[in-house]
Amino acid sequence: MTQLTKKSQATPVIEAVTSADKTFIMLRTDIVEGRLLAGAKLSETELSTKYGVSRAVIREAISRLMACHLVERKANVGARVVTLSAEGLIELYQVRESLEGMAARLAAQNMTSEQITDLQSLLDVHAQGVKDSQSYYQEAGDVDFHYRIIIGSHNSQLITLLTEGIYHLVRMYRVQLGMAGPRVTTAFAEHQHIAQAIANRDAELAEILMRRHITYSRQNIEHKLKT
Amino acid sequence: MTQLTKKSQATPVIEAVTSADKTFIMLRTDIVEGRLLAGAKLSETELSTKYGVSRAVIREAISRLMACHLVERKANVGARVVTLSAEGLIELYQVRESLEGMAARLAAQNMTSEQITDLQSLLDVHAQGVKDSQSYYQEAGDVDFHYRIIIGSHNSQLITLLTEGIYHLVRMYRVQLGMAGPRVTTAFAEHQHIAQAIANRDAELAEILMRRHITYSRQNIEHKLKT
DNA sequence: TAGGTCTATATTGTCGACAATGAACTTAGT
DNA sequence: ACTAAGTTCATTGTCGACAATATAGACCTA
Repeated sequence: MTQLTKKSQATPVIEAVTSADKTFIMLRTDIVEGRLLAGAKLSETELSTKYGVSRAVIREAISRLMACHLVERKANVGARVVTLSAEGLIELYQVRESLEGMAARLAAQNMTSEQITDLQSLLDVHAQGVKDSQSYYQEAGDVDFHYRIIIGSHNSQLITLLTEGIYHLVRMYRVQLGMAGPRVTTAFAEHQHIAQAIANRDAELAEILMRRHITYSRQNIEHKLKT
Repeated sequence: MTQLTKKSQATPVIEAVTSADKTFIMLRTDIVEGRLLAGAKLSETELSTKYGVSRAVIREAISRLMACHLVERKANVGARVVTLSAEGLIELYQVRESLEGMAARLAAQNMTSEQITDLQSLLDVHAQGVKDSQSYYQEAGDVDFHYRIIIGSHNSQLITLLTEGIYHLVRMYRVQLGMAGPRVTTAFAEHQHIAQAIANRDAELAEILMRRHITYSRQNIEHKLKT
């Protein structure tokens, strides 16, 4: 399978062997995509009948959702989908700016030439999507682009932190606060500039451009939240 | 209770209401302080007899340890204390540099004058400890200093990420790889400079100094690892 | 003897039941 | 009528038992 034909993959496939794995992924998807709204109660008995598994499995899944900071639990009271706030989203984007800026810098240093080629061909595909104004694909493509740079950092601590912690939170916030994906028109051009900096192995520029890219997204969100 | 008499507190006190809470904290302490070494198997049945609780409680505790990235679990195989590598520690310090640099910058912007006063009086106490060369206190003091700046950032996402994720990992790495606390002689002076920058509300300088401070620590560790 | 298969055993994953805690409702008193 | 204490009920926390899986060893074969 050549790299060029490899399917674009925003969320990495993690094999779910146990039923707790499957339940966790189902619940996470429901939360991230907005079928379970902010503050929604996660009743263990209710979920156990809904998914046809025991409460132990549900508790296991909820534990992992807490690890991703997607739900919060109070002792002897229960678990609820984490409650959003405009403030929290801003704070999250501040953290993203720092971490993904670092990821871009490391990616410029550590990505293999193969990974860089892949990244550029991914952008070629996205160019089509932008032209046809397929906004959903643009959304997925945005996640995918950032995901590849994170992986390209080759820093496993950073990769873990972002892919299984922060990214699901960002997606949930975006859906729940009604952000319709990234700024469609300008974001793609910014992606291209970042990719170019990485291809040139210009670590400093890659970091600056990535930070700016995320700052723009944050400002866009702040603007929308005011209205 | 005045701020000046408030006890220096490196690890925040979290009330443990359930036995899973208590077991989690005990296990975490055992791991962080090196009583459970890297790669050690966490047998559920064994731990349940040792702590006198059911396996469900142990599993709950292990789940939370996984959330802190202190243990890893393979399905149908079991949980082990996370295995260290020099590489992993370097990567962790890279992430720290980015996040704590950000924390210092935000702290310079957002700390209350009361918090700043506290920080400075904390350093006064540490000055005594350094003079008496109480290296253990220096170790705890280092953690405490960084902890206060993290809290001072007033960014809850960042606070959560660092205090209940990365910091326990850092402490575990330090103990297991035989790092005897931070560089005792120079680290204290660096703390003072950072605190001064924060007191001056000089965000940019605070970030630079903090990043440099952590870089020094990392280089010190790299040096020790070579020998 | 090396390699592979099969079985035995120990460990984890899952389940249903019971105990303990928190929240809502009822009731008594002023 | 409003407050406060007591009671009831639903939900979570904990437990021991059973099912499913992986590892280790014995056994067989070439």
